[in-house]
Amino acid sequence: MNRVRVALPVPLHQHFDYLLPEGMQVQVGVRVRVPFGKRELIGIVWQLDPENAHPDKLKALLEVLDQTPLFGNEIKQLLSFAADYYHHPLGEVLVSALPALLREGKAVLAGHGRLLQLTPLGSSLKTDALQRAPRQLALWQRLQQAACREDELVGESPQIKALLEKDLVAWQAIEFSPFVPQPDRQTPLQLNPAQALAVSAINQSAGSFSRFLLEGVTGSGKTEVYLQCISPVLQRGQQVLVLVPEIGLTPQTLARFAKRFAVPLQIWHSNMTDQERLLAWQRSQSGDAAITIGTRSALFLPFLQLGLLIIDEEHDASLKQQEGFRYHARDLAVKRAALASCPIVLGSATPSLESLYNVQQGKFAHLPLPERATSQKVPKIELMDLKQQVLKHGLADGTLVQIKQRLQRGEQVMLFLNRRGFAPALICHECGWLTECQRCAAFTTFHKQSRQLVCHHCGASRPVPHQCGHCGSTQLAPVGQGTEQLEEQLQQLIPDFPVIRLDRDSTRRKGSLEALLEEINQGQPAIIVGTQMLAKGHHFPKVSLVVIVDVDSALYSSDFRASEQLAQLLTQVAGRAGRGDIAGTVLLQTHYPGHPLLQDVIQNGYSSFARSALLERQQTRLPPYQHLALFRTESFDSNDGLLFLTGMQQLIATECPQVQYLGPLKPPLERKAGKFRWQLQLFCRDRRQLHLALDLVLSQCCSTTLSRKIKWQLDVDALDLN
DNA sequence: AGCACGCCGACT
DNA sequence: GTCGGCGTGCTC
Repeated sequence: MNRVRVALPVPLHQHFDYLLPEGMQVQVGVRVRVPFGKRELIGIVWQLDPENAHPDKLKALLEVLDQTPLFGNEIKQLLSFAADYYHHPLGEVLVSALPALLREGKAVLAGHGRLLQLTPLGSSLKTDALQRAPRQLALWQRLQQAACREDELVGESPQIKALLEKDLVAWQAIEFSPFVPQPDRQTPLQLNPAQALAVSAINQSAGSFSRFLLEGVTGSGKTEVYLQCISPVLQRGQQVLVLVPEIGLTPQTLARFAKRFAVPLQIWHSNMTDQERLLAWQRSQSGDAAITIGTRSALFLPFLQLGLLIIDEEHDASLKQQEGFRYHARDLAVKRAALASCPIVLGSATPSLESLYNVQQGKFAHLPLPERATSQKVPKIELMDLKQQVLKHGLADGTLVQIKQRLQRGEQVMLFLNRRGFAPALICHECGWLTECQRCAAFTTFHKQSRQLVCHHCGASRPVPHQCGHCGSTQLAPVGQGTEQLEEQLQQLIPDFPVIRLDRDSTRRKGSLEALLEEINQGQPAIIVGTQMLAKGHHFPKVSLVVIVDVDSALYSSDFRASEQLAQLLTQVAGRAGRGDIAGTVLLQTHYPGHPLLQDVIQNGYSSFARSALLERQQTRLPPYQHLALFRTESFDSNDGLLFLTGMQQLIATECPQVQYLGPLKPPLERKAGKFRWQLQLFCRDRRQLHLALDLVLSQCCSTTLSRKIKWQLDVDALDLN
């Protein structure tokens, strides 16, 4: 063997081969330092003795950085598959999968962690020392009980540093090793028949690849099913990965799992430091971390022995990466489970149409949990017909009456409005001119508090002008309504109760989200106004009325997934309204109370809606009935993008008769941050045909000179057509 | 993506 | 006379 193929962190759709110098030993999966043009890079050995090695003279490897591979065949195959499927350069896929410190060449201390313990000086310290540093004192007291593993000290680095400097504590290296199974801390809850059926179905398939869709409304006891499926996996000494959509959900999920199981747990998300990520990566690899709860990129952790994969809230769009390597963690997770020969459970109260389709196709076993496990009342969804009503700040009289009623009964009320800021634009009262973003084809949102006009697409902001940019009039007035305005107006209409606003603006400062949630959970009657943020994961037991202020914009959206997302939102918030003994109500304000979608969800529930929505997707030939890939371009000269995509379109038209295309088209936002955008939509019933077409198009687009003037990207299984 | 080379405009 | 703008080419 004298040649090796190396995956390099460059955005190129190519392989790179190198000569292996005499006496140098490599295996697939080890890191190597290589010369690349005029620079040096760190790559991963991907293949030994490639058959079709590059014919020209090869350069030689400079250095081998690892004794043992960073990951085994399972991860290697997963990454190869992902690079092929998403038509993304392998080197960049690799970048998503490796902690930054490893990419930069930092040594992996094979299976080593660190233990923090008191030094002799630290042990003999008097209790009244450190009085002026309460957090250091607390850590010192903790270490007096027992030495602490590094992973148990997340977030305490300032205190650790201070104690290290005083020579009171010291690190000691310890070996990470596969966790030792422990009896569960709590006895499992009694299951209802549907839960019991689900648990036994999943547990029976242990050790082999099998797919389940666990469909259970909020309160149906989904988590207890997870826990009882996890328990036997841990008893066998295998690891469990739980993917959750948002960072915000990881700590609370972790707490629930830690109560039940006495084995090492860890979390994984994008807000961790490089050090923390390296540690988590090593704990996965060594088999130390029994349960990992993480966001989408946790999927690439190199577990020693994965025994079960759970995707919670599998319908959630944040499982799909929206830039660069645009993978869908749910779909890749299925591949990973196949490679690991273990069961995978997708859980949701409102499954995606894709997953329901997979159930229809027989690929997934359906495990419905129809009942509420607790005695809690089923919430009502009611319609508020807005037609011919006098609206007060976008709210019908009937809505206001209900809000006041609930407040007077000492309950909380929540209003959803998916538009932050005060108003979507300012209008000139004299000539009709609207405030626009300079760099985007969009209006700028008026933020009253900060007195700024902000573009929600590019982030640019500028002070509110005093005069109309067209006629010079000073008569500028807000048009439309955002959360900031709704908050202000509700406070005027209902001055006796506090209004709490929860959106990206009110939670920008670190800790402010926690503070607002804390205020809400005090349970005093209050009005909560917020965006989509409110719908995700947080539980508000005192909220008995949820008002969706503007349903209509989702009913008549150009986005083909808008109705699915609306139905999911309604069902999710209905599940969260009125926990405990208070009966919950969801109130939908609409001009179209007879709309079939609304009627279907309200009368027959989400499953019924999903059935008709799938039928509609079939008739309109949209996913999941057709596979979709989207080519997007951005360029300073609009013509460049158009020309580029026209070339692609012609290639498809002549070479790939089975692939249907639409475009080049202007996306809904045709100019963003000064760049003009175009898209080409590709559809095909047969996924293999579509992927052949993408291979062809891709080989073409790398060779055209236009491709460097413009920015282009390919989005396989795009979630939206924006 | 980086990093070179290369060819034209305003500066110490 | 050079410093530096970004067009174009290449990376095993």
